[in-house]
Amino acid sequence: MTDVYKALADETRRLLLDELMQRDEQTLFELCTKLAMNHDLTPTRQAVSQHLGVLESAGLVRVERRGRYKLHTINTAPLAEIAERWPLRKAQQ
Amino acid sequence: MTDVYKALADETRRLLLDELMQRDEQTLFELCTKLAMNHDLTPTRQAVSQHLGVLESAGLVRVERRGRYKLHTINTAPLAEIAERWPLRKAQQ
DNA sequence: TTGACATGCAAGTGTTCACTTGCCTATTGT
DNA sequence: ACAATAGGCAAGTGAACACTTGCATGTCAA
Repeated sequence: MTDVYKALADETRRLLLDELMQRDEQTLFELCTKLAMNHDLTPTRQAVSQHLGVLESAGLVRVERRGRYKLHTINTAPLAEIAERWPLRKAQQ
Repeated sequence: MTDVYKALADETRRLLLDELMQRDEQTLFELCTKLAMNHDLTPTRQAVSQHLGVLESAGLVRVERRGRYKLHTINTAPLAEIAERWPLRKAQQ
């Protein structure tokens, strides 16, 4: 169980969430490709897999196995905790 | 310049933000005391000072020097970026 | 003015973390 | 069946990070 805050601490993981916002149900390989194409990042497949594991452990990504494919879907619900914990105050605007 | 996400990654820093939500313009020593009282944490003064430095660098804490006191105030505005970057989708609710 | 108080700076240490490497398992198509 | 594809496991490495220690600076009150 990773907490949401630690999951967001890494830029690569944030970019993975960005890509999943664009389209749900993407495989590990698709996400690796998009990191390279859209962000000039070329971590190994294992590194990306570990990042997705952290995101899943934090509840930010849901996984569904379909044959030999593992499809990843974003779940932004846990992020609500952040806005609720430190709400915006009018005086600061 | 620390990014907001890294600033939130540490539990002690999150608790400091919690304490600053309760009351603005607190000194380093006040915050040290509250970490001990409310959360059973006893890091050194320097450790807490460094954490406050990270929060300030991320724009989450504003500082005002008043004589020998340094008063810390929370600024939750940077957190809005998170909710905007990965908005909640109806289908997930 | 001098001692107490509030904070700052900087080097050193141990742990956490991202990443790689190497090998293994499972599924699919021909 | 078997080669190709998609993914998994686990140990090892280097860097980033939280934290401490020791000393220095600046402010205030008696």
